[in-house]
Amino acid sequence: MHAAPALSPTSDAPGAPGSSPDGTAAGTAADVPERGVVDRVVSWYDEHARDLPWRAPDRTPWGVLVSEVMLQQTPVVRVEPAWRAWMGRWPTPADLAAAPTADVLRAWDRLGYPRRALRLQQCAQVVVDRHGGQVPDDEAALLALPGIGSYTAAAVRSFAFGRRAVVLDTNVRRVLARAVDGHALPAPAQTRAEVERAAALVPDDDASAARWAQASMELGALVCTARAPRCDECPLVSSCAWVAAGRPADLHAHRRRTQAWAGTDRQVRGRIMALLRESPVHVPEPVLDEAWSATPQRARALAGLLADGLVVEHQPHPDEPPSYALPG
DNA sequence: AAACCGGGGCC
DNA sequence: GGCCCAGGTTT
Repeated sequence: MHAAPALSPTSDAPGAPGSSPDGTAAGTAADVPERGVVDRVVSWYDEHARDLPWRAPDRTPWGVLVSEVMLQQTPVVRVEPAWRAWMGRWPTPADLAAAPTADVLRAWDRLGYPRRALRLQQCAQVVVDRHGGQVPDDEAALLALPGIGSYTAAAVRSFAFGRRAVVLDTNVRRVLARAVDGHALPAPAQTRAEVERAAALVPDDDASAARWAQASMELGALVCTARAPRCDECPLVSSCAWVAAGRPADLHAHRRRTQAWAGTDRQVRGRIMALLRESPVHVPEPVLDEAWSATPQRARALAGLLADGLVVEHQPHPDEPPSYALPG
């Protein structure tokens, strides 16, 4: 079908694992094809890593976990100030676990997908109750936490504990799709084969694996971007299969469908949540009705929020309309 | 496998 | 106005 990929895991002979950090820091060109993909990307990262607070030396595993949950579908630029405020207010799992849920949802503000905030607090409670207040470092225990899936579990293991993990997010998927497969973008759904291919590229030792995880994600975020990749700044350009093929268009373009937004239940939920976040007191139903004019959709959205535990209902008197508020 | 779940910024 | 963003959970 296709020619041998320009890059392959076997071209990445780990060489001397503990060799890099001392001497020459890749003086000029990071793009030396003779070096493995991993080495080139890690060297690039050493010079171009962003200075993000959840990467600071004084970071905690809990801080890393909080950042990863916030970063699920929310861009870094919007997460950074929210993370600083959040960690200043609730530095430990015990702090968050003890907070009123309404405060947590207000602090989440407009990061989106507020169920994440709810699950993050539940996660804090589980960490306190079942792990002595310490974030666990093994895969199964992390995956068992609310709101933590395969990506976030791997990211926490790698970024917080420096352990080997297959960290495969949208950035890494795109980097590998281009550099190895020669595709403009990865397939819409992650496949098992894709995970195994990514796993084969991860260095064997913990420290190198953790650096590769950080570096490959950063390359995807800063250089190998979805929209306008900066191939002239890429340490892999000389061996990139996608560049070699002339940067062909996306194979799956016809299958991608962007989520509708205007007029959806999600927009109505967002308006209701915004209204309740801003109200210090319970909101009577007639006031809540201002969030959306179409009654059936408004009712459906509210029912969903109640079912999710993001909103609670109060009805002091049976002959009066109920009122609504954030929980706790 | 597909649907559902926010919100903002950039092209 | 379309597209993208350090995904997870549910059906």
